[in-house]
Amino acid sequence: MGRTPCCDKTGLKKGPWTPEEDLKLTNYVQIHGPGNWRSLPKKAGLQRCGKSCRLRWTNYLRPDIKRGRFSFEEEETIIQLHSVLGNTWSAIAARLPGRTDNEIKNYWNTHIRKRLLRNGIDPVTHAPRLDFLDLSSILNSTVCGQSLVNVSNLLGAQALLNPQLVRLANTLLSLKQDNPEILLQHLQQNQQLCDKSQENLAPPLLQPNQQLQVHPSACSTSTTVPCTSMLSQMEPMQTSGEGFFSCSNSQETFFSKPNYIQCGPNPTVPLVSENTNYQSLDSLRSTLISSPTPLNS
DNA sequence: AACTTTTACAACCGCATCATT
DNA sequence: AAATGATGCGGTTGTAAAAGT
Repeated sequence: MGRTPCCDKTGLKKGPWTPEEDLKLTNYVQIHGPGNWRSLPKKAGLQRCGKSCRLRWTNYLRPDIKRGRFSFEEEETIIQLHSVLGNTWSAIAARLPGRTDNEIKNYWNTHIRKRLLRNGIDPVTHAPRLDFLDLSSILNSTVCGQSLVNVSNLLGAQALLNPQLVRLANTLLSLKQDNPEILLQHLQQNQQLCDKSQENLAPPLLQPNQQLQVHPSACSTSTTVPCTSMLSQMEPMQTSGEGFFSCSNSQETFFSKPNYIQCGPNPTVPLVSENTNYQSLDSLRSTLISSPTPLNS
């Protein structure tokens, strides 16, 4: 049987739109509205596929489109929404007024994705990459086999939960590459941090896909954000407001995700409780998808 | 200045889903 | 219920501009 093509492509123009074509499309849509894209090109006097017209209108010509660079807040929002919604760009775009799914998708692929990878974050899972954190062999070889610190402890389970340790790991990696002597000094200085982390040892690591439950009362003075948000602060850019997944004192549902980091007064102690109500990630995801209310409305 | 490589983004393509007949 | 058409979505490609050599 097969589907009929969306339009007869013979004689139709492809490629970049000219200002004249934009004008024709804009004029037509402003007068008649954007309905029936298949018949629109003929009526508007365009040698284009209806699909191409729709895309041009929704991604470029629509009057409510915000142009220009993404703000830091928008970028953080995209990262946080992506950690929940994945590559559902339209759902993400629905929460960023003036931005299109195509624009967000492009920005993700060209900017955000690369930045996350640079910071050792897997852009798909939003979790720290194991190859980034497993620096044990690298560092041990760098300090000529000396066992100044137990690097395995430093980069083990706590590293996933302790922002200080992740930051330290990042610094050490840079020093290892640029100045091994200072690295040695740095390792000695941070011995205390490693020891302290041992004392504040976190509960057993969450297994992949395991639910993490966050106690509301514990959130009164802190914020739960994806680790990607925290890591992005390593970049020489200004940080801004609180994360999207802020906790509050109310009895709202709370949720988190494996490998998320607790940023609070005592970041080495995760806020995990066993008897708290929580919302599964899937449930949250479906809620977000079904209610496209802009975040900043 | 010329050439090559990288980056950014607009546009295209095929598939999925929804609506209509 | 099935067939067909219209639209939406995400992945991918093409290409102009910028950066590097």
